[in-house]
Amino acid sequence: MPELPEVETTRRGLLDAMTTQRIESVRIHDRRLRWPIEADLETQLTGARVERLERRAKYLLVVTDRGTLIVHLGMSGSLRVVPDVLARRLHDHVEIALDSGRTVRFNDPRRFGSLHWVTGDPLAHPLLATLGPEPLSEDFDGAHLYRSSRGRKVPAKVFIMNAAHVVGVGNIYASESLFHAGVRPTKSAGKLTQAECQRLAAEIKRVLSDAIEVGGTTLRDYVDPDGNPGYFRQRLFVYDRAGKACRRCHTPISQRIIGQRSTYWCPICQR
DNA sequence: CCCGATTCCTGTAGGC
DNA sequence: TGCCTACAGGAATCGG
Repeated sequence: MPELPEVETTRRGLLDAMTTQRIESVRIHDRRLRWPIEADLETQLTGARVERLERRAKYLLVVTDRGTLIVHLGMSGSLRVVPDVLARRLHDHVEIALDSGRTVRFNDPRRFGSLHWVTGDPLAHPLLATLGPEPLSEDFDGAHLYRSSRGRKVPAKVFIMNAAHVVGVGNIYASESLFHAGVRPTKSAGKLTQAECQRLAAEIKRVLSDAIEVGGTTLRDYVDPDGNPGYFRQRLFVYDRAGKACRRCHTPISQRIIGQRSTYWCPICQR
């Protein structure tokens, strides 16, 4: 499931293949995504030169000399770099042929992903305009977490997964960060102490950074642009480990649905 | 404004 | 072995 580390890994994996490349042709095989692919995407993209790749939250931004392609991988989306001649695979939605002779393919079985084309400032797009701070930036810290959570009754886990407060933290990394911070996912956000907010912000940064370093988490089908899995799964302490011994205290890991999502925690290490 | 629930979709795991 | 159901989840959107 692409969260921030997987999107960042995808961005880094595409840098060499896409930067300075001219887009020779665009083939759209299936417009059905979270939102249908806009009718003029093919026309807009063809002939554009890629200047750089950026990331905002879980959005990948392909900045060209004509405009920006905004890519969201949803939960099953991937971008792969393949030789031009390689046969198309099931759920390949878009192929972008570069003048290097290689092709970037957007594949998304569950169609929760999206593609948008914008001219001008991509951050002004409605999907990006209201996003909260980047977790790895200085704008996000314990003080921010403490301030923004005052008066909030939602569980801490739901709070840190809300992109209005901090972006990029999905279901896996939310559970992991809360474990390392020693905070119960059910604890009301408004009741987090300053010390807890400090620890939580620090652990969110550390967990996301560590995950990026090893290429993200592959649970089922996530792969980077070269087809390689991420190795953070081996470093998960609670996610997907219900009933298994806590890696720190050996107590069985608990699981419950919180905020409509499976949530994992250690009943001892997390108060 | 805040918050909980619903919705989109397909592949896979588990039960019988 | 094969069928059926439940479940997974990012985030927009809706209803209270």
